[in-house]
Amino acid sequence: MYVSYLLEKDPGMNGTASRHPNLNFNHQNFLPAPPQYTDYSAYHHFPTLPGGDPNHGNLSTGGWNPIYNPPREDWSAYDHGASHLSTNAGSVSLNPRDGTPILLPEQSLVQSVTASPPGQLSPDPQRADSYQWMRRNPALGNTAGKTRTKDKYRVVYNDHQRVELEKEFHYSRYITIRRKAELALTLGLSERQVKIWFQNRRAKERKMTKRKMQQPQQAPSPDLGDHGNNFSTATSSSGTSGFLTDTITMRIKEEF
DNA sequence: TTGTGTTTTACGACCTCC
DNA sequence: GGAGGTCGTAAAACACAA
Repeated sequence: MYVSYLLEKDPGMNGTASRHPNLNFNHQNFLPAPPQYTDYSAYHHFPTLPGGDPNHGNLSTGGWNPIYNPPREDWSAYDHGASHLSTNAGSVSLNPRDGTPILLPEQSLVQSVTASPPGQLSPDPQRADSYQWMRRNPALGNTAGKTRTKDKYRVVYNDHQRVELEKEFHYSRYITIRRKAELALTLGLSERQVKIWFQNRRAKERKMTKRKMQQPQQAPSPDLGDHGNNFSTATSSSGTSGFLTDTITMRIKEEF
C-alpha cells in the first residue's frame, strides 16, 4: 500500500515536484508538440537507436526499448487503427511549424502490415481476440472532459491514446509530473485523466496479480513463453513487472 | 436479439506526505 | 491544504453465449 510513498522514501525517486526538488520543472519548459519526449532523457538510459526515440525505444516508429518487455506484437495494428481511425487531433503528431499532421513512419509501415487479414498479425487467434478492447470505437475519438455530472458519463479513449498510455505504464507504473503533462498534451487528455488512467491501470494490474495468486499452480500460460508479446501477461505478472519496475525504479533513482 | 459477465473511465472517501 | 496514492464502486462500453 502506498507504494509511491515507499518509493519516495528514497530521495530523488520518481515522484512529484513538490516532494522532489530535482523535479521542480516548469511545465512550460517542454515544447507542446513534436518532437515528442525531447526532454524525456531524464529517466531513460539507452542510446538512441537509429531513427528511434532514445527514451521509449522508438515510440513513434513502433520500435521498442530493450529495457521493456517486448512489445505486443499486435500493437502495430492498434497504432494503425489509431492512425487512420482517430479523429482526435491530440492523437496525431503535428508539425510544430505549420501544425500539419505528420505521418509517422509507423503509420505507413503498419498500413502495409494490416493489409493482411487480422488473423495473420498473430498466430494465436485467441490472444488476438483478447485485444479487441484496443480496437473499438474509432469514431469516438477523444471527447475528454466529460464526467458523470456532464452530458456523458465516460468516454472511450482511442487506440493511440491507449497504446501510448500502455507504453508509458510499461515503462513505469508511476508517472512523473513532467511526463504526465507531456502525455496529456500529446494525447489530448487532461492531466487528471492521465493520472486516473494510471491509477486504474495499477488497480487492474493488482487485480490481475491477485487473480493469478489465487489460482493454484496451473499449467503455465503459453503467453509466458511468448517472448513477452502478451502485454497483459508482462505487466500483470508480478514477477516480470516487478522486476521491470524495480529495474526502472533503480534507474530513475540514479537519474534523480 | 437479449441477457450476462467483463473491462474501461471516472469519481468519492480516506490516507500519507510535504 | 494540496497533491497523489489505494480502495471501492457506478455506469458505459464491450464480448459472447444462448
